[in-house]
Amino acid sequence: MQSQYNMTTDFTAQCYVLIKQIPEGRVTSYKEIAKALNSRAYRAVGSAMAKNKDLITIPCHRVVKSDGKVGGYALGTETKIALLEKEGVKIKDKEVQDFDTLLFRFET
DNA sequence: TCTTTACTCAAGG
DNA sequence: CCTTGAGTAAAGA
Repeated sequence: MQSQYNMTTDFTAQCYVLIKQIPEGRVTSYKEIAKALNSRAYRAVGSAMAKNKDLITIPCHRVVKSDGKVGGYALGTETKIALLEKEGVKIKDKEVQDFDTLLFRFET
Protein backbone atom coordinates (compact mmCIF):
# COMPACT_ATOMS: atom_id res chain seq x y z
CA MET A 1 0.00 0.00 0.00
CA GLN A 2 2.95 2.26 0.48
CA SER A 3 0.86 4.21 2.92
CA GLN A 4 0.14 7.85 2.85
CA TYR A 5 2.71 8.41 5.57
CA ASN A 6 6.19 7.09 6.04
CA MET A 7 6.40 3.41 6.88
CA THR A 8 9.20 3.93 9.30
CA THR A 9 6.86 2.81 12.07
CA ASP A 10 7.54 -0.64 13.44
CA PHE A 11 5.20 -3.48 12.60
CA THR A 12 4.33 -3.76 16.26
CA ALA A 13 3.55 -0.07 16.58
CA GLN A 14 1.37 -0.26 13.49
CA CYS A 15 -0.67 -2.96 15.16
CA TYR A 16 -1.24 -0.77 18.17
CA VAL A 17 -2.37 2.13 16.01
CA LEU A 18 -4.96 -0.04 14.29
CA ILE A 19 -6.21 -1.61 17.50
CA LYS A 20 -6.70 1.77 19.10
CA GLN A 21 -9.13 2.58 16.29
CA ILE A 22 -11.50 -0.23 17.22
CA PRO A 23 -14.70 1.25 18.71
CA GLU A 24 -16.25 -0.22 21.84
CA GLY A 25 -18.56 -3.15 21.30
CA ARG A 26 -16.56 -4.21 18.27
CA VAL A 27 -13.72 -6.65 17.76
CA THR A 28 -11.21 -7.48 15.08
CA SER A 29 -9.06 -10.45 14.23
CA TYR A 30 -5.32 -10.88 14.07
CA LYS A 31 -5.70 -11.60 10.38
CA GLU A 32 -7.50 -8.34 9.70
CA ILE A 33 -4.68 -6.46 11.38
CA ALA A 34 -2.03 -8.29 9.42
CA LYS A 35 -3.94 -7.71 6.22
CA ALA A 36 -4.30 -4.03 7.00
CA LEU A 37 -0.53 -3.93 7.22
CA ASN A 38 -0.30 -5.66 3.86
CA SER A 39 1.28 -8.66 5.51
CA ARG A 40 0.50 -12.18 6.67
CA ALA A 41 2.20 -11.94 10.00
CA TYR A 42 -0.76 -13.22 12.00
CA ARG A 43 1.54 -14.56 14.64
CA ALA A 44 3.69 -11.49 14.83
CA VAL A 45 0.58 -9.51 15.75
CA GLY A 46 -0.22 -11.81 18.63
CA SER A 47 3.40 -11.95 19.62
CA ALA A 48 3.54 -8.18 19.76
CA MET A 49 0.44 -8.13 21.94
CA ALA A 50 1.94 -10.70 24.28
CA LYS A 51 4.83 -8.39 24.99
CA ASN A 52 2.58 -5.37 25.18
CA LYS A 53 2.09 -3.95 28.64
CA ASP A 54 0.04 -0.91 27.64
CA LEU A 55 -3.31 -2.51 28.33
CA ILE A 56 -4.69 0.94 29.13
CA THR A 57 -3.68 2.73 25.96
CA ILE A 58 -4.04 -0.34 23.78
CA PRO A 59 -7.31 -2.30 24.06
CA CYS A 60 -5.89 -5.60 22.84
CA HIS A 61 -8.86 -7.38 24.39
CA ARG A 62 -10.77 -6.36 21.27
CA VAL A 63 -8.55 -8.56 19.14
CA VAL A 64 -9.75 -12.15 18.72
CA LYS A 65 -8.98 -15.09 16.50
CA SER A 66 -10.28 -15.40 12.96
CA ASP A 67 -12.56 -18.34 13.76
CA GLY A 68 -14.40 -16.39 16.43
CA LYS A 69 -12.52 -17.76 19.41
CA VAL A 70 -11.38 -15.14 21.88
CA GLY A 71 -7.75 -16.18 21.78
CA GLY A 72 -5.33 -15.27 24.52
CA TYR A 73 -4.80 -12.32 26.81
CA ALA A 74 -2.03 -11.20 29.13
CA LEU A 75 -4.44 -11.16 32.08
CA GLY A 76 -6.18 -14.37 31.07
CA THR A 77 -8.86 -15.26 28.56
CA GLU A 78 -11.57 -14.97 31.21
CA THR A 79 -10.61 -11.34 31.85
CA LYS A 80 -10.62 -10.64 28.15
CA ILE A 81 -14.12 -12.07 27.82
CA ALA A 82 -15.36 -10.06 30.79
CA LEU A 83 -14.08 -6.83 29.24
CA LEU A 84 -15.68 -7.59 25.89
CA GLU A 85 -19.04 -8.47 27.42
CA LYS A 86 -18.97 -5.21 29.32
CA GLU A 87 -18.73 -3.45 25.99
CA GLY A 88 -21.70 -5.38 24.65
CA VAL A 89 -19.95 -8.26 22.91
CA LYS A 90 -21.73 -11.53 23.61
CA ILE A 91 -19.42 -14.47 24.13
CA LYS A 92 -20.39 -18.12 24.52
CA ASP A 93 -17.89 -20.84 25.35
CA LYS A 94 -14.92 -18.66 24.36
CA GLU A 95 -16.56 -17.83 21.04
CA VAL A 96 -17.76 -14.41 19.96
CA GLN A 97 -21.44 -14.36 19.00
CA ASP A 98 -22.36 -12.46 15.82
CA PHE A 99 -18.66 -12.37 15.13
CA ASP A 100 -19.12 -11.43 11.49
CA THR A 101 -21.31 -8.48 12.50
CA LEU A 102 -19.05 -7.24 15.26
CA LEU A 103 -15.84 -7.68 13.32
CA PHE A 104 -14.22 -4.34 12.64
CA ARG A 105 -12.53 -4.34 9.26
CA PHE A 106 -9.86 -1.82 8.36
CA GLU A 107 -9.64 -0.10 5.00
CA THR A 108 -8.09 -2.33 2.38
C1' DT B 1 20.62 -19.35 14.23
C1' DC B 2 17.03 -22.09 16.35
C1' DT B 3 12.81 -22.21 19.10
C1' DT B 4 8.58 -20.52 20.67
C1' DT B 5 4.63 -17.73 20.13
C1' DA B 6 -2.21 -14.18 22.42
C1' DC B 7 -2.28 -17.04 14.57
C1' DT B 8 -4.35 -19.06 10.08
C1' DC B 9 -5.27 -22.33 6.63
C1' DA B 10 -5.41 -26.82 4.39
C1' DA B 11 -5.31 -31.71 4.55
C1' DG B 12 -5.76 -36.31 6.71
C1' DG B 13 -7.82 -39.29 10.12
C1' DC C 1 -13.93 -33.50 16.23
C1' DC C 2 -8.73 -34.03 16.40
C1' DT C 3 -3.61 -33.41 15.00
C1' DT C 4 0.16 -32.07 11.43
C1' DG C 5 2.52 -29.32 8.52
C1' DA C 6 3.31 -25.11 6.05
C1' DG C 7 3.35 -20.21 5.92
C1' DT C 8 4.72 -16.11 8.32
C1' DA C 9 7.22 -12.33 11.41
C1' DA C 10 8.98 -10.83 16.05
C1' DA C 11 11.29 -11.89 20.58
C1' DG C 12 14.29 -14.62 23.37
C1' DA C 13 17.94 -17.97 24.29
